[in-house]
Amino acid sequence: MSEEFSPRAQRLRDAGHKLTHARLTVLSVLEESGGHVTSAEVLEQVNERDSTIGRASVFRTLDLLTALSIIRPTFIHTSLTPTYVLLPDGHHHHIICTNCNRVIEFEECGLGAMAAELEQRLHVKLSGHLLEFYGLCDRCC
Amino acid sequence: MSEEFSPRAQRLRDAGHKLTHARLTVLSVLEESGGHVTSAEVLEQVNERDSTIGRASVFRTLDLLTALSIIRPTFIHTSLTPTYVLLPDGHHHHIICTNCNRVIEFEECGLGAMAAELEQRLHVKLSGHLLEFYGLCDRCC
DNA sequence: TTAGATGCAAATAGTTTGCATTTGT
DNA sequence: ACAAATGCAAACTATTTGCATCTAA
Repeated sequence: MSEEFSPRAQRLRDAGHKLTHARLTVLSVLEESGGHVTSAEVLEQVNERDSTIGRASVFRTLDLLTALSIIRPTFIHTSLTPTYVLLPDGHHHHIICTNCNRVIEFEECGLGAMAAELEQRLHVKLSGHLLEFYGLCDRCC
Repeated sequence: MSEEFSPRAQRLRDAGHKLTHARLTVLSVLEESGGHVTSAEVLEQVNERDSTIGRASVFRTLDLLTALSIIRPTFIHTSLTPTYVLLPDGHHHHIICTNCNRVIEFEECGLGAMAAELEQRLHVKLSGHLLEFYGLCDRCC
């Protein structure tokens, strides 16, 4: 019988990768994190759930998920480490406060039409996007 | 008499920072690079122009320019290093080919209206944005 | 069964720091 | 004049790699 796997896990398998314990653990950490996580945070959470999972596998999984466009590394303010965001439907949008670094998520971006226009005009095939606005949040205005 | 400095250099000074040789060199490398450069590329170019400028100053300048929103670290495929883009008019848009990593720039994004709507609805004050599309370029389709 | 994935530890980047010295204003 | 910024080199931290072993399909 087919087991219960998250849709993202299915995508992993559909792409021809094995659903290993290490990968499923990293994925569930990301899914339960609800937002922007650094590799250090992922490492810590993974280690908390199963300390036998090695660092290298976590990084390999992050790279794999990135290659499959399941997550996307993003830079928020500090250098040295990207934060990873899940790309729920192949896209992601947020506002980053340039003063306090708070991240404000928002829904719909109306970029579908723009994507369609670009695909036609530039002969490309788009599969996802990231939209970041920078400015001051309500608390910092 | 006031010397000739680029508008971005002015912004640096206006923010209370000294216009040192190291900073001006990094800035002009970025301005002449016309796009996405990694720290390694900046280091190399800077070293080519003046090998007495130290690595540390280059990194310190990249951090400073980022803090002032003059450049923005962005992620293009590889881990370990962000690429820096100038934020010409407070915004930047491009398409990144997920296969060959080519970067395709495009103009107008029609986000002005969206920004206005978000400002009103979320009580924020936006000053810039970054829009990245991911997909296959014409050569890789 | 077996290609693919893993964990480990060592190697490799990439970036930052401390401090004496120099420089922009 | 003097706070701010620099260059150097050493210290750090984050990520990657090689390889023998293990495991999902």
